[in-house]
Amino acid sequence: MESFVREVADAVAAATGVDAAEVAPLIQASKDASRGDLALACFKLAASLGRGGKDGAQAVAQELAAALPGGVVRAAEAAGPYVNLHLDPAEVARRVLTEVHAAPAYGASNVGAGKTILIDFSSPNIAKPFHLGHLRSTVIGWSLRQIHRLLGYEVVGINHLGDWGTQFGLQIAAWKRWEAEAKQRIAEGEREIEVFVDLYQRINALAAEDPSVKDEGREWFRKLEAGDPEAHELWRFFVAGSKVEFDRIYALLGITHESEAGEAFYNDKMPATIERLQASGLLTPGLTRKETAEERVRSTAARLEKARAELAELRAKLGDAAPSGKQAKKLAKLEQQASKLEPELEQARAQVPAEDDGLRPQGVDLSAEHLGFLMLLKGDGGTTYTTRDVTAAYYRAETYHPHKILYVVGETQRDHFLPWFKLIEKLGEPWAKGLVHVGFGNYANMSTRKGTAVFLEEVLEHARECARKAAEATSKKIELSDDEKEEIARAIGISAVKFFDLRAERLKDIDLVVEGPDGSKRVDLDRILSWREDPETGAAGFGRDSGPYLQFAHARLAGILRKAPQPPGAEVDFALLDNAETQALIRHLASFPGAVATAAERYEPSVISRYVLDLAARTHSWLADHNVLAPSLTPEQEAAGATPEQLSAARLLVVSCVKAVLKQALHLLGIDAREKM
RNA sequence: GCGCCUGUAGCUCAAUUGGAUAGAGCAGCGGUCUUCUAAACCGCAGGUUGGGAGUUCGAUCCUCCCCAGGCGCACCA
Repeated sequence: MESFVREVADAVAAATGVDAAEVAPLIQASKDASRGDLALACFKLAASLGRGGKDGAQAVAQELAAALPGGVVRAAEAAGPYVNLHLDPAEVARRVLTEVHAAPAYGASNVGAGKTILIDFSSPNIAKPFHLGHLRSTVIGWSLRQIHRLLGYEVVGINHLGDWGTQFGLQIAAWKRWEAEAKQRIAEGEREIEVFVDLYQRINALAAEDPSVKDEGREWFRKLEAGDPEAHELWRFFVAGSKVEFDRIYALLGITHESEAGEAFYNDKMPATIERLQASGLLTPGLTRKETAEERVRSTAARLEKARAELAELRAKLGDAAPSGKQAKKLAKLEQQASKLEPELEQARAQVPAEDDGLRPQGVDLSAEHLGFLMLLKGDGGTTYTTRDVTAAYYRAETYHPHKILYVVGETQRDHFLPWFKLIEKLGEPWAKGLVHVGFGNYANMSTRKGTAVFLEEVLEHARECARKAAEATSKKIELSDDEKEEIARAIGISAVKFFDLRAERLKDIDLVVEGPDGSKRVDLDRILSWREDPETGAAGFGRDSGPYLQFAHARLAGILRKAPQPPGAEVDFALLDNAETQALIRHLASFPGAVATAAERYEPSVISRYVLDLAARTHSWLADHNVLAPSLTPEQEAAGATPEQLSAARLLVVSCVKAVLKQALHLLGIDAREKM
């Protein structure tokens, strides 16, 4: 639509003298077809002309309605302070379809030419299972990668693997402790990562009871950092075993990274960061361990005190009277708060060390910015993961000179990123403004301990199973071999899972845990798939709001193109495409580049999700009453001397263009469009 | 206590970041396969946009105060 908007903006500029660039944002696609194709709101325009108020706007609208027709604008009418513009359908069809048909990659632009964008995404932890939270980062990050590539950016996807840290000390200790058993399990064919995770969970349980186990872990990590050969070899073993697992998953999902520089990659680059920080003069000493623990006791006590005081006040106010519904709720809440804080306070007290070791961490005081104290060096001089992220950022800035660095990490980490972004700014680095935390909502109520965590494998298997069922439940008119069916079930299942993660705005939390009638809780995997199944009738299928729905639209169009007597051509009679539904479909194609640009601006793949859902819905609807290969002419078309062959050729071009855009949009979401299903 | 995120139909989400009458899907009810894939289409019903004030021609969107849910708050990453 942009070229039409530009054309209208130029016409308005010519008529009023206001700059076209100022006019363009005031023009928008009409929500309702009865109000034309484009609408121009005249409030701001009138204000720019010194004719403020509603009256001025209405007058300007009147004048423009008279002045604008011409070119692609067939008619214009004033509707209060708006001007509604009707475009010439044949001309719209000609321009849009010709452009889509000719474009090697529709929606592409050169806004990113010469700019590099780094996207830190997926980034799972070594020796930990790949769960749904990692999938979100993976899928969102990948989509952002695809979107920016289309816009001409050089994109470097980085897998910032969690392959370093004190937890590896414990991991090694666990391995040493149960080495014989672990080796045997692996020899018997159990996946290495499963053994790692099991050992890690076991040693953590042990450490909770026996503090000396933690010391054992610390000692191993110290050795690892010191370059001890045995520790190093075991670490490499864990990393390699985990990578095998991750690579398998990435292959399944069709995802790759340009760089796999994990945390360990920055080990030898840390001293330079420390030097830089110390030279900056920003570092100040923080609280000792003892002071910190005492501070926590104080604040917990204060919170408890406050809850109790409120409780007492409310009770006194009530006296013997029964509380109202609202008051009862408040009472319950306060009681719950107090009962939660009591053990917290006790725990906090128990953790205050007897003696003050006097060791003070170093960090940057950002309390003026409401960002607290940003610790960069521990009391013992060790580094924190913030120091590591800062180091990585410097390395990336110096290596790639990026326009931006996107961190696709859960929203819960916001309080980690913002402070150190601020630090980079305070260090005077010009690239600080290119640091962006692309957060996303949590999978709520999921925990490994409670048994409600979900691993990717289960989800994908369930998705494939549903895809098989759905295929059986339909009346197929297409012949598929068993191999094809199996391969399609796998692909459709994956597309369903990916699309679920991209469908809603990033920041929304996802809660898959549902409560049964008996109060028990379980994870509802069907929610991910928009899957519904009627136990009585046996009817089953994916919802209209799902990956398979999109795939099906594409497959239907592919089927028509396969059966067409000849490939679609660009030379057709565009006047035959003037009915309202076809025009709406074509205009939707025209809005694709705008959707891509918005998605990039907002780092929001869901903009594309919504676009493609809308396109698929229009496609299915259009196919229901627009026969492509054997169409019937309207009386008007017949009277104008058109032939069914001409109409078929014109519609075939529509089919071809819609299919191309569907495919492109799905590609941006990391979904591979199928030709058959 | 401090900071951040979220709140729109019974449920899951939109609303072109301040524009006209707030739209979809699911669930519910009723229709449509002798024509290109029915994993589809068409229709009906469903709303005090959490509450209140403010800013202005106009607020789901911006500001302030409440309410509810979630997350974080010092040497784990």
